[in-house]
Amino acid sequence: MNLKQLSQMLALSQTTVSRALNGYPEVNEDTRRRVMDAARRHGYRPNPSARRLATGKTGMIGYILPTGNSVDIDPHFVEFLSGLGDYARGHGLDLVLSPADALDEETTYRRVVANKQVDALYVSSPKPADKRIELLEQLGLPYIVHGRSEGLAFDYPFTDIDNEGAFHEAGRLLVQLGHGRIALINGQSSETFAIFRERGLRKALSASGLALPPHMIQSLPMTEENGYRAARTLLEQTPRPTAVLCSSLIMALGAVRAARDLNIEIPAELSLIAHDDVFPWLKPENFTVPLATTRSSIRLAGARIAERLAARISGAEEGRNGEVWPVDLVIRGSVAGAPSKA
Amino acid sequence: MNLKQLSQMLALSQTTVSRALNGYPEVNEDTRRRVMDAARRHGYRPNPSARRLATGKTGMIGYILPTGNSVDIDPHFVEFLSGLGDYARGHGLDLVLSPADALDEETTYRRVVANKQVDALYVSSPKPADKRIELLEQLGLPYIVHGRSEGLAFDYPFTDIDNEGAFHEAGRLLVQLGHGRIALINGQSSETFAIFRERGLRKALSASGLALPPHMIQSLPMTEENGYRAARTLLEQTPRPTAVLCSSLIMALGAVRAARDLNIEIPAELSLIAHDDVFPWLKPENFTVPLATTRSSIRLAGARIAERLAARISGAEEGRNGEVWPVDLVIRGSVAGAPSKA
DNA sequence: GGCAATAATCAAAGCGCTTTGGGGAATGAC
DNA sequence: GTCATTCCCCAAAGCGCTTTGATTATTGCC
Repeated sequence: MNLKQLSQMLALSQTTVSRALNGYPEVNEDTRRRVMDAARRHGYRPNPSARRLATGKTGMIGYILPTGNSVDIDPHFVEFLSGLGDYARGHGLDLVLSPADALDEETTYRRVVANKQVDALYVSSPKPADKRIELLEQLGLPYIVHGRSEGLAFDYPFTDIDNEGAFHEAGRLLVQLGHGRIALINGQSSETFAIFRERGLRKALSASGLALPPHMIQSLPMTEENGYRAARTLLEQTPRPTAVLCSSLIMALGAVRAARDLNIEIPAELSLIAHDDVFPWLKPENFTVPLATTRSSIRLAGARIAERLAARISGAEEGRNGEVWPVDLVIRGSVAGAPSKA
Repeated sequence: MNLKQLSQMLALSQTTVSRALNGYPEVNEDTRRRVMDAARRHGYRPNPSARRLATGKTGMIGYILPTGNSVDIDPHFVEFLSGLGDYARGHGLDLVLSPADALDEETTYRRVVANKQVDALYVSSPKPADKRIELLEQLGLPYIVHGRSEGLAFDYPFTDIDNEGAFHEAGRLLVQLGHGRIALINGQSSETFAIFRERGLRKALSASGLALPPHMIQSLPMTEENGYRAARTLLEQTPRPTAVLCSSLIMALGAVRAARDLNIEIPAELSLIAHDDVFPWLKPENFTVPLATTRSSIRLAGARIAERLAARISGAEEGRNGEVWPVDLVIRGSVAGAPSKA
């Protein structure tokens, strides 16, 4: 059943039927009802490919997925997707993932935009002066950045969490508890979120006259194994840190394992706070020693970004406004006062 | 630059240009070269929306994503996606995720097919007599199932791993090592893979006259917390199991934690084998006691399924053939002989 | 009653491609 | 020299929608 058939059936022109269904004002309300009714009864659904060709609108939001043999998709992505998908479902949007060569995402961005394959895109894991944002700005497609970039000469729309504030708070707490040597197990320093977290911690420390020297920082891809390695590297120093901030729960798993291997007790000899993106399958309260965290649901962020994308598509949102969400600091058993200098 | 402009520029008809670019035989080779050349020079790219309307082909493969407030996307999905995306990229395919109400996926399946939104779909986490497979079969869209269903009255194309064989092997090993009480921490029993694993273990045990009674089985969603709970439930029995098979690495994290809480030593008092889907961010060899596993890369499965979908779209693959991949049994420090009856 | 404004409808022209059904020129067969 | 092929190429008809530009009734106003 297509528009032509439906309009013939109603003895109306395609124009009128189309307008009736799409809520245009220049159609009689009686007629509209009649049309809507017939459409429902015959299960008419406008062909999206045709509509797409005619309007250029796709009803899809896009994400450029970096791939490659040695490229790993962040497990956070799944949680983000849960939120995004949940919102998208309620608003008739689909999500298209366009795989790109991780070493040349630009080509894919250009293709997706040139082909009008989506109505809007979102960008994740932004780097400083992120080229993708520049590109999208120039190409003029609606987009939202999940996270922030730095060093761009223009503003851009983003939703981010207060990474700096989170680690500032966490660091300040540790300082207050008397910790003097606080280390950081961070994600890769090419990621803006990692830069912000380091900055937050550094500020908290310097506010009390403490430093965050390079040998107190480890920046690595966020795997359990790297968490372990980083923790060993940090904890095998003399004197070793008495507290560690960790950028992910998965790395924290490794850090805890390292502490155990080195017979360092948490929290008596080492305080540990990690950032928690809130996974359903791994919860900080269930660590052997319940893990204190800076917490922010990445799922909610996904839903929010879907919402903003939808708003931009419909024209309800414009401009280059960023929003920064506060992060909860959740104290649990893994933090304690600094050990006395035995 | 569209087809019309390009053909005018070449003083050829749209027909000929279109055919030249799409490799049809009824065009002079000289002409074809001339066309291809001009197309490249002017960066001509056929508009996919138009092509789609004309041909019905979308260049996309689809996945119906169950969503909902309390629905969690499996973290395995990300790894699967890595493989799928990597293949898809190389073959000009995009992936569209259509979010569906987890309680009514059928509507979304029907919509996606009726609207011809994708050229093929894949189905994951099949349940026994899975309705989705029936539906796709009836709707006639190319598809591949990742995993298997049981109790359908017809054959269907799938790619699965030998879950039964894997847990059969693992179980047999434990029996050979003298274990008499072997327990199972499984995924939800509504999932076919969980049924197959249980079956494999059961067969291995009954081959030696051993049983797998209900109180030796826990079937839960695969989270760390559930792994912990399941292990506690199992290990607090008297007499308790001397070996546990576990359906996921994430659950195994919880199982190890439970054993530690209960002061049960691995492998001296408890042998543990888990299934490993091969995550980059959590490796069994890095467990405090290196974890023996049944191993199969879910990423490779993703790539394979993309390959089969592409083959079905192009017509290179037909029929209802399933394929079952063998699973590696990797022995590590978490298994040992059964403890002597002290 | 005449004229302009308003409401409701329609025919037709896109959107940019693929594909059908020919058709003219060159080639080969007899 | 004629007829059937083969080779290339073209005009035009879709695909199924939206949107432009008119066109016909209807209403309001003086």
